[in-house]
Amino acid sequence: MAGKITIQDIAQLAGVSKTTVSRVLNERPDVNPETRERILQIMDQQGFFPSLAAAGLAGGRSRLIGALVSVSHWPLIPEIMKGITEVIDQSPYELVLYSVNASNDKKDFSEVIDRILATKLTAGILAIYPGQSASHLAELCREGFPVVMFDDQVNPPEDISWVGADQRTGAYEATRHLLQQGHRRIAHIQGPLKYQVSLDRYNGYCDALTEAGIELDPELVLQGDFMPTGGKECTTQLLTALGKRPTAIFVASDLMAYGALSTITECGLRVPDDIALIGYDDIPFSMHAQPALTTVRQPFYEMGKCSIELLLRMIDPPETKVRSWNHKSALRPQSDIAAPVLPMSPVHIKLSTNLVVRASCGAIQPVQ
Amino acid sequence: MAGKITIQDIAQLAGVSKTTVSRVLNERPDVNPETRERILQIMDQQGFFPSLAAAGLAGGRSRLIGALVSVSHWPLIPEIMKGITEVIDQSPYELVLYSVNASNDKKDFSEVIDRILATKLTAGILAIYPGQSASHLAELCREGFPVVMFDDQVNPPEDISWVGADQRTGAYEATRHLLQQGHRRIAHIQGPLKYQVSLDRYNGYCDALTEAGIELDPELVLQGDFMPTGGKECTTQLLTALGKRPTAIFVASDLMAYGALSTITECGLRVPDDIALIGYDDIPFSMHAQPALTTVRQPFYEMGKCSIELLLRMIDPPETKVRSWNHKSALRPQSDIAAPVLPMSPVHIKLSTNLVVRASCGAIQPVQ
DNA sequence: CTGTTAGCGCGTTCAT
DNA sequence: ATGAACGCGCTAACAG
Repeated sequence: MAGKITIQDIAQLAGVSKTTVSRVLNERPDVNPETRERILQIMDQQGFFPSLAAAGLAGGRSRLIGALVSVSHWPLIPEIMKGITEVIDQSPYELVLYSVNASNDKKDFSEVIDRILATKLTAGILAIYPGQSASHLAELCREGFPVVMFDDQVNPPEDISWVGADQRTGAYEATRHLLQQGHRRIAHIQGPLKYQVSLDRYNGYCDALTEAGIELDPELVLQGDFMPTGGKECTTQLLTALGKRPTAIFVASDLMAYGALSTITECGLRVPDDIALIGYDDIPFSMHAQPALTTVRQPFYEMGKCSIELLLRMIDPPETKVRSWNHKSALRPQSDIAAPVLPMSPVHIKLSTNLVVRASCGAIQPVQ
Repeated sequence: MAGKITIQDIAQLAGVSKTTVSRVLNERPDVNPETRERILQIMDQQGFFPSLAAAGLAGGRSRLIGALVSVSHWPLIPEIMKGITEVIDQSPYELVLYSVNASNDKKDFSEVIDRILATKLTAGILAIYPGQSASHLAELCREGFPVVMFDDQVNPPEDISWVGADQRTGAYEATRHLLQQGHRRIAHIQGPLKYQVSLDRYNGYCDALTEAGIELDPELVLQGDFMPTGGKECTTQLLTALGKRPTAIFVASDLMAYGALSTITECGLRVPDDIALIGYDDIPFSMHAQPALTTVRQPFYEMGKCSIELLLRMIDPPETKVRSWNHKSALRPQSDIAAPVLPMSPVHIKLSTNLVVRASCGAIQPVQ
């Protein structure tokens, strides 16, 4: 409810100097317990919160985390955000949202990144599906700026931390499931090949085929765009291929699977009876599709949580927790180019996906 | 690319004082055009951006906008955000995202609001579906703090600005459409009655019925929770009601409509042949449902855009644009309680919805 | 038109 | 264990 009380005010009410108040604010151990209590009480009795802006300025750090999201991935964002905000809520940090237009994929992202850096607003960056900008981010990373990629770029700069999901295994399991249902002609609709995930999923598909001793039929592999429209187009192509229609399709995204579903239905065919379908992502809606979509679940919520936790750890290394203040001083004393403080070597976390079997793959009778 | 250059640096390179640099930064008219050009050039040649934190601190204002979103509305958020971020991108402001757990509906929201206020981090608040916290927000508003509600609370505090959609008309049109298809027994699955939108939509439904001279059958109106599960439950109830099954259902949210759809299908009935269905919202997925869902489109993107534009205008009144700097000074000179600067009377904007006719209502043959 | 002088609210040295 | 003084990067008064 309160408005704009400052450290100063608290200091007066408590009959101490602002320095002392500042100390309890920063949880310094060297404050008289009684004084601390008194100050603490006055603080929340007055509803006092320190100004993030001023604290950041003075302390040379910031309590803001920048989250970069490209609009083209919006359908996946809610779940991710849920994980992220949950962690942020428990921390002293706030989230600044930077949205990037997918249009000029490369340029836009970098531009925003530069701006973020230059305004020195945020203490770190969480880049959600940065795509082509990965290399730009890696550079930052090398300069010691905390960055975590939410993605699956397995080959790019190894010196950047990321959290992703095990795409290849996920795709493998999906395909194998289809194989186990007796399917032999299994098509695959890929995502754009410029994304590593598309490759990974394709490889998983191949793995399963190989394992089953089935030769890859190039005609059954089409490249889509991760969007419903692409799914429709590829499916149409698949269905009109004379004579040798697939009996199952492993689609590299739920969104494309929706497109496939409608195309199949419009052609008078039925899922899963005529064609079995498995998607990828398990976005919230997929369980409500008709028929419910079997899909590979990416643990978005967990990934979000994990990535932000990692970033927070990079920014505030846990440091042995005990009497650490004495050494904390000197924040880049007078060096011109910031001395890389990078306290952790890059961390790569790959969470596992798992197959969610529903009606669209034919393994389940539409019960319940 | 650059790192941490300051106004100071620019000033030196340009051979002027920081004050002058600051002036061009703030687009003051009183700077020598040549000097301005030179400085401008040096600035972006050095990739300089002023520190938001410092600028905010010094100027007594902030370049951050707080966006409050409750997690229970995530499915609708992406579209809204798209509109919001697009506007933000074109402005000197950044977006701080505050996520609120829906659990303690009331308490959580207010808590966050207080914190936002206290940290003085943001220049204004955009509250997306604040629900029960509306009154708390109104209070802020009265104190002169810029607030805009993204919502449809028609009855609550009139002194708070909001942008919403014309729910009643939307519902009316949907119901009328069903009526025009010849349906007489039209059920309605409502949202929770604690929300104004639920009432509005219900009223629209009644309007259409009344207009058609049909008496309202209370048994055909059920209260859901806006979620798929609620849709399923209500639909089940509707279908098992002996003897007098409705031939059409107007569902107050797409999410609930998905639940209805699956329940109907599971009962061996078909949409739209046995039961016609119309949803509400037109969330991105609805066009890909099977059958494609007829629904009332809420212009989320436009509403997002509109609401943030309104907020920005409240924060920076357009002021006649010409030579306004002279008077801009004195930001609450020495008053203790901030003198309400509130430059605009509350604005209420209601955008219109529109019926998107697809397959689920039976008006269109599954062509294309 | 431009430079000079003060702070904004806080963290962080030094002292004590 | 505590206080005084200085500065973070910038804007805002005041003089020239």
